[in-house]
Amino acid sequence: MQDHTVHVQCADCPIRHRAVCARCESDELSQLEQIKYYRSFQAGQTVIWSGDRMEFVGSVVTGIATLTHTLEDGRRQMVGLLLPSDFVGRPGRATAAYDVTATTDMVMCCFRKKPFEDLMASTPHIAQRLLEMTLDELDAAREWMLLLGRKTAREKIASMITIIARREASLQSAKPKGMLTVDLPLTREEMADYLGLTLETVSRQISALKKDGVISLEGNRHICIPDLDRLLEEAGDDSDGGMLV
Amino acid sequence: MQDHTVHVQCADCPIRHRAVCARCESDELSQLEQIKYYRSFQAGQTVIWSGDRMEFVGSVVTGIATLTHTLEDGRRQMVGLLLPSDFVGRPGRATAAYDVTATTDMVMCCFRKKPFEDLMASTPHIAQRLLEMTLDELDAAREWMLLLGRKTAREKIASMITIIARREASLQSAKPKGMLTVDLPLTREEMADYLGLTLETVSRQISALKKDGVISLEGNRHICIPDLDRLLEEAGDDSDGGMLV
DNA sequence: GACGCGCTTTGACGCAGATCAAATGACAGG
DNA sequence: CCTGTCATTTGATCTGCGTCAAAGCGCGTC
Repeated sequence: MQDHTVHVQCADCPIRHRAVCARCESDELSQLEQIKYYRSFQAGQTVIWSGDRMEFVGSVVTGIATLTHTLEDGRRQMVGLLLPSDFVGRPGRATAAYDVTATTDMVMCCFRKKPFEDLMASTPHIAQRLLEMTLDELDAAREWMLLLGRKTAREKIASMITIIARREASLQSAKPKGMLTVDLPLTREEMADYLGLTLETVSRQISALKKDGVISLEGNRHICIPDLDRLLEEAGDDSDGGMLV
Repeated sequence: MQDHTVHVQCADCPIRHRAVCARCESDELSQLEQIKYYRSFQAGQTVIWSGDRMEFVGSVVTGIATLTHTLEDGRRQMVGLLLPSDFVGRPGRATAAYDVTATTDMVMCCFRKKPFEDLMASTPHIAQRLLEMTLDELDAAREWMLLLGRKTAREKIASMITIIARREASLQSAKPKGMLTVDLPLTREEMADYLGLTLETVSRQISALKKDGVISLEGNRHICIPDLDRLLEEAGDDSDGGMLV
């Protein structure tokens, strides 16, 4: 399979995003154009509840959404963080398997499911592109399993910061000037649900990393990284530095 | 996309398995036949080390294999359990991302990667079938994230038993007669790596479930389940009973 | 400026599960 | 039958993180 991970300007989407219609000069794109539409969500709004009928698939254009599992007794685990260009929904499944929630104001580019599936059946590139994206997500999920199962609270925090930094960087075409900074798009509680911790532990570990000079804070959500290698060390990953998404 | 999850007799593979060549009457199959070959592994043997070049993709025919991440300091997390019919490898990637190890004697049905990728590029059904299988794996990985992040040791053990029971059941065409039994194909240490626990905790929780009458043991590896609902309750899942793989 | 509200930090304490250590079984080989 | 090896169980103790509780802080509204 060829690499279609090119960032394309998908018609009038406000930003460049890695869309399912990567072969933008081909016929598929015009067909996708015909069945697509946009939806906006406010911060905190639920896009779909687990178990609901899924009438569409789509991708995030701007803003951030999360996928979460919730147990009856209220324990929550975030199982996915959707940044711009990420795909939502599953062709071939009728109902949603997780809650999807906008954590910031968000715009999605949607396709009604049935026509999308029809189009997918007739145009090979779309399935191939989706396969590629799904395999990336699977890798990310497996890396996250290592974090959840084996890392300490401090390592979890450090890992989260590097992963979000990497993903934010990959969305920006321009190289950042000056010190590396990261915007955490999540509350402490959401980070806790992401990392399998409590919000108190998240807060304590962030404070500890700050005290030890690994990071510094500007306000509550903005993090500065004076020494990336130091942070990577704290994350406890093995050598590669994490080439995965 | 149509559902190709039919179990097919893939040529001379010794068992029925859900293969990439689900449309067995079509032309693809004969092409797949031409590039396929078999490999056998002994229990404990490593199939691929993380970072190695991947020369093939394939699927498990008999036996069981595991995918694991290992940190420098020796902490290990299993990120996948491969039962017969499960696919191994990633089209479009040169090197393995995890260690793949046979935990029992195992036979794999392999395809050299390059010809497989070529075939995939020219025959849409294969990519569509792989997409379906990958989405199932992604769902399973996300369910596992909930387990790793939020479940107690006892719930983890109960969940593991139900998940392995379900997967073993799906491989058998015949309905089991009499009491539900499960073969655990893993040592206590492997279970611990799967569940993000230590082997001592695994042993203690299995003993506790036995003492409480939730399960009973025949030898070390064989588990009897007198009351499946009771076990499901202990697993702490929400209602659905887990339709996912 | 005072108030309320949501988010975050910090402190004190308890416990689930990790760690360290030893005993028990299950087998295969001599 | 003895012995070494490896998997498993069980016990004793320690500790990282969860739990409960109380401030602190930013921010919009009255």
